[in-house]
This record gives sequence, C-alpha cells and structure tokens, in this order.
Amino acid sequence: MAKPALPQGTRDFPALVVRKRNHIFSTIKQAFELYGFQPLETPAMENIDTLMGKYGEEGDKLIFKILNNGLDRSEKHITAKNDFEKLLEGKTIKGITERALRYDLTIPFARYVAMNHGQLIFPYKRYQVQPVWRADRPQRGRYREFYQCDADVVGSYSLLNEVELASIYSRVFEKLKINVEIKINSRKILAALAEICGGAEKMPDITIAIDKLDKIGLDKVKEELLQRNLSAAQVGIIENFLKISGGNESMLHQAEELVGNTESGKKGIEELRFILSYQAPNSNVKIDFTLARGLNYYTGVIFEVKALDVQIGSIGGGGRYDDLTGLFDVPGIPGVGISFGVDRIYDVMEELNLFPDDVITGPQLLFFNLGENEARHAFSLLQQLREKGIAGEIYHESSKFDKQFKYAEKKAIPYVVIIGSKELENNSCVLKHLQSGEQQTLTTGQLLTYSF
RNA sequence: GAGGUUGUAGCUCAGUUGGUUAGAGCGUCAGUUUGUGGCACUGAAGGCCGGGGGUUCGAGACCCCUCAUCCUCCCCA
Repeated sequence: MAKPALPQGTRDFPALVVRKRNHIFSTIKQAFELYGFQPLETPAMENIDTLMGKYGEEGDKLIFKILNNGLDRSEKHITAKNDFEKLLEGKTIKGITERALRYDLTIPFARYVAMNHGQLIFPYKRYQVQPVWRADRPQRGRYREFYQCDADVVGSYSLLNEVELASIYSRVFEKLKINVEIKINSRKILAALAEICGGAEKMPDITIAIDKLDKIGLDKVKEELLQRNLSAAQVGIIENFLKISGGNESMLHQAEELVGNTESGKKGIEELRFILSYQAPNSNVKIDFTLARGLNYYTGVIFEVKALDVQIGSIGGGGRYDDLTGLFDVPGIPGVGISFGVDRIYDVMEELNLFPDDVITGPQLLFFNLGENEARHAFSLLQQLREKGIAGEIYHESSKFDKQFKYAEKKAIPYVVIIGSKELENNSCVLKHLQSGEQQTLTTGQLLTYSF
C-alpha cells in the first residue's frame, strides 16, 4: 500500500479551519438571506453537454470529465475502443464520458433557470455556496477543488439590483471587519471606448489587455494593445481613459468628455451615476475605469472588491449579463450577480487576525472519568447540560488525572468537572477553569445552572 | 501547455570532498506520580533516505529515468 496522499490541488480542512471557514460562509449566507435571496444547490456533476463550450477553449480543457461505468463489458468493447480513438484526438465522446464535474456555479444555475423558468418567481434571486472543480495546475491560492459563493438576480433589468448587490458586499465585509473598496465600472463605457478605438470587435482585445493593468502596468498594457493591432492614436485614447482619476463625480465628467458622445458611453455613465446616487457620503463604492473583468459575458455594470490592508488580488467580483439562459434556448432572461472569493477572504482574515475567538471554540467542558459509578453520574449530568445546549464530553475511560487534564488542554476545553467518590457521596462536583487554574466546589444543582 | 524548487522519523529539518550501525528538536508512549494538568528527569517506540535503474569495493549524497510537491508564466477564483 502506497503512502496515503491527497489528490493534487485538494485540501483537508481540520476542525479549526472548518470553523473559521464556516464563519465566513455563514456571514455571507446571512447577508444573502437578509436581502431576499433563496438558496439553491445543484449536483456535483452535470451532463457533459451542459458544460462543454461554455467557458471557451481553455475552459473546456479544464473541465474534469467523469469516466463512464461499464466500459469493461465485452459487448461494448468495439465501440469503446473506437470512441477512445476519437478521445485521443481531443474530442469529447459520450460513449466514454457522459458527465463532468461542475466547473462553476453560473452555468448550472443557468441550466436550472432554463429548466424551471415556468415555475420560478421572477425576478428570481438565488444564492449558491458549493465547491467547484477545475483541472488546473495548482499554485498559491489556486486549487482544483474550491468553493464559490454566488448570488444572482435574473429576470430584471432594474439597476436597483446592482445597488442591492453592492450593499451586500458592504455589509458582509463590514461584518467580517475587512476594509475594502468596492470598485465599479460599466462594460458599456468600455464598449464605447472600443467603438471610438476601432469598433466593437476590438472590445475583447481591449478588455483583456486592460484587465491586466494591475498586474503588468500601463506600459505593458500599451504594448499588448499595439500587439493586438490597435493604432498608436487609439492606444493614446485608451491611455487617457485609463488615466482618469479623482472623485467619482469628477471621473464621470471626464469620461463624459471622452466617450459621452456615443450611445453606450452615455448609457454606461448614466448607470454608474444612478448606482452612486444610492450611496451614503462615506460609501466605499468607487469608480475604477481600469476595471474590466476578463469574462466576456458581462455587458453592464461590473464589480470588484479589493481588500485595503493586505496586498492580495480581488476578494469578490461580479456584474451584469444580458442573456443567462440563451445558451439553453431560453432567451430574454438578463441578470446580475456577485461572487465572494472565500479562500482569499480567509487568507486576509488570517493575516489581519480578524477571526473572533468565539468561532474557534469546541466543547465547553470535560467530565473526568474516575470510575464506574462516578462515570454514570457524570454522564447523566452531562446529558442534562447538553439539553441546555452546552457542549461537553466525558473522558472515555477511567484513568489518571494527568491524562484527562492533558486531553482537555489539547482540545482547548475551558472547563473540567471532577466527580470522584467524595463528590459522588455528597452530590457535589469540582468545576475547574483550566486557564486560570481556579476551581470551586458546586452542588450538582449549581452546576446545571452555571453559565459557561 | 512552458519553466524552476524540494522530496531523509508523525511534524520541522541536519547529514562534510561518496566511507562502518542515518541524527537533532518537537510530538507520541511509558515511568518517577492510584485525587489536581502545563515543568523537570529517565526510558522506549518510530526510517526500503519518494520509486526504479546506473557509476563504484562502497550511494542518503554522483548520473539517468520516473512519481510527488511547492512556486512562476499562460489562464483563472
């Protein structure tokens, strides 16, 4: 037997980590619920047709495919071998693989909406917190299995949805005590920029290049734009656009001068202005015209959340898209959504020491086991405490104090309850707080009403 | 898909120009200690040196292959 190991790019989460992650998950879920979003869960696997072709050529390669069962049956050998030949050519063959692991939450959501649009109440607001799988090469902060936390509203063009989603971001990060800036931009403004720099077909080139600004700097972006066949004059316009800075309103003015004479430019600026009009004066929502977001399906307002006190990539992002379910032959359902990057949020909180102490506690007390009769009595008291919602344990066997103390200490259990023959006799117990070393003798009645 | 890093005890790591029986710290277990832990002392268990091949009288160390790992790029969260 080989040494046990994890599959590449996956992780085990020990108790403390699970508790911390759950703290993040539950904070996010509470916020989603508070804004009227409803939970949705979809299967780990989808039919391969549902996923293939939805994430671009690169994406298709990163989808984990599931091998069909029963290929060893002799009557299937000939077709299986033929199919496998085609598989080797890089095609996806249903005879070999009919199913694949979920690659993100958006496409399964779209599939769900397309299948159930007759029954759903629109606008449909759902949130979904589940793992996804990608056959990517793992590296720092990148895994083959990771959680996504998405909330989307579909079936509504109202910008009020954008306002609400921005507000969810604010609320969640405030609760988690992470200082953030919520950056917004509009793809319509970027479309307008493309329009005056060579036409709409330049849009992907421009957004892909701009998206890298943070990482590679202005000069390299200009270089890349030139490589993508934009003229020096056009690159100059883009540079001016990217250099727009100042307060939100001032930035909108400057953008107006550059792209305000186009239809989509006007529209995009109007949208941003509307959303900003809902923000409090000290709001952390900030225009960032250099924000592009790589995904090409975004068509309207786009978001990205940046942590201010830690050098790390974005910890959340999202935006509006025109036609979620068109790929599944149900046209005309627009939507807008956001997503939280849980792994990075975790790293930020760990680095800034933001996890509250009470998320990391397990059981409150340990009953010592000092013999058969003592244990029976301790067990009955423990059960009564559990009825009151107090988590506790009884040591699994009668043994030396030393061992039982060390067990409690290692599990970070704050209290131990000692019931030996003396205590058994006079119906009392010794309650000891490990950290302070203080202990007191209580009657069992007092123990049952003690506030831990 | 491209480039690099590191694989030695449960964990973190030493191991000299190739030389006898591969070490330390932490952790684990037992004892000093059968009603009060953290400390101390004593002792014990724990290793196909990632795997395979080669060079050599001799390989943990050198060479080749392979697997795993982490990191960077592409792409993405």
